[in-house]
Amino acid sequence: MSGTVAEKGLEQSPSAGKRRQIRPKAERRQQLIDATIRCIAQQGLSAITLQMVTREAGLSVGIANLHFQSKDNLLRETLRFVAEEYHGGQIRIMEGTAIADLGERLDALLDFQLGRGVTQRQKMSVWFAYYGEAGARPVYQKIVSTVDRLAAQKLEALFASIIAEAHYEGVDAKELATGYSALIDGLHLGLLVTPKELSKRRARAVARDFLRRAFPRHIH
Amino acid sequence: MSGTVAEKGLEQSPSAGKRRQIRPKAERRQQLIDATIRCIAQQGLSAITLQMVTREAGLSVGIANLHFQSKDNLLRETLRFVAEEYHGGQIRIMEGTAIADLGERLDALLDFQLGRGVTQRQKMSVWFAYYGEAGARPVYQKIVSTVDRLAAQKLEALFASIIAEAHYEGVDAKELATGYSALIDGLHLGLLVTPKELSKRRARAVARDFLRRAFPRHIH
DNA sequence: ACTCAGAATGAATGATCGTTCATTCCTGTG
DNA sequence: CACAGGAATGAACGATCATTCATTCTGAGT
Repeated sequence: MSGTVAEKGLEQSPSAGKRRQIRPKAERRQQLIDATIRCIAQQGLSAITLQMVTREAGLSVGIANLHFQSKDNLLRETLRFVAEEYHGGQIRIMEGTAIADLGERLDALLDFQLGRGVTQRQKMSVWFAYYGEAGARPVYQKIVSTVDRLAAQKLEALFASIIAEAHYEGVDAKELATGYSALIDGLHLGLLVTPKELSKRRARAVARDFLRRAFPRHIH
Repeated sequence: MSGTVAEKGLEQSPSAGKRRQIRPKAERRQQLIDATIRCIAQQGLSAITLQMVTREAGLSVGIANLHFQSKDNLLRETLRFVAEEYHGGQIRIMEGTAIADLGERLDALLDFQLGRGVTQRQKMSVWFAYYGEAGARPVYQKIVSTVDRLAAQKLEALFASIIAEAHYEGVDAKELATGYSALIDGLHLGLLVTPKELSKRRARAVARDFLRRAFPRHIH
């Protein structure tokens, strides 16, 4: 629900805390997923080990297999969590009625996609770590494309509404949505791989320009 | 020079070929790099093994360390090769004088970036496999950003020429170049992860639309 | 206060990996 | 033809990993 993922405050009291604690299954699962995310960002998906993850979570090695059956499954569930966090956030903005004005809603979407929450190195590292393996692991493709498809549909619908509202001509909602999604992905990649060349500020300006060229009467 | 990478024809005669052959160092290195690319595409960067790579190359295990000192170094050199193949191809088109008309040169660039050579699953898998690890491995970042910077400059210069030629107004070459590069990267990602949702044909159309909106008098 | 289901632990296991190096085998040179 | 330099091999080694499971410990229910 909250979705901060990073630090839950006191994962374990700093020094001592040797005492064994029993907690509900769901909480332990989330604890392990959060630790996995941090480890992937710091060490990479190819270097990750269960010893690493469980130590990061302040738990013993065996617990990973207890709650996730296997390392593979832990990685799958972690991807599922990250994918739903990102795409869920987008969808909530797009289908929410909190923001009536369509131009403002578009702005809110852009702010989310290139805002502080998403563009953390930690999050982007995880995201692309899985993309990198997607070519060799159909399971990852499936997990991502499931949520991805829904977000793409919502975006296309939003664009279609905007086009209808202002009678834009010569623009196709579907094609534009594909382009915008690809642009955002590419900007994330740039922020991750060449942060010196591409600042977050400029990434936002670039995305904004794309939208302005498409919808000049909505984005100023 | 040629750059097909995939199959060098007879890596080894199909069945037999037990006979030991001595070949120049440079040839063996390339043979191992090619095998590495194929293995990454098929199994992923996190699952790659020296035993896998050397078997794929039809050689013995020890040879990898003989020519590359370590597995890590082999992976680094492979990334360097792939990066220079891709970015080198772009740069050759952009700074070549073979195509005088700037609009046609832009078309040639797009054809290269989304054409058969680059959008093979094999190539894109390798590309994003390394991107995925870039967050955790500064070495990869450095290798990519070195060649990437040069390509970005050439693209910006090409855009600037086009803008000057046709007196486009209200467009910034640098910002546009950043956007176009990100768009291409994002389209590659889409082709890799959700090939069912995004065909190569449509990817080309989307990229073409971007350029047309920016340079309507050059792209038809 | 007592009990016990089951959550949590971590030493042990077997498999696999990267790396080494003594040995074998080409091939160009004299 | 004989030889030497060095390219290529692959068995062996030590390190590390995922997974198992006998054991310990916790805390809610009575």
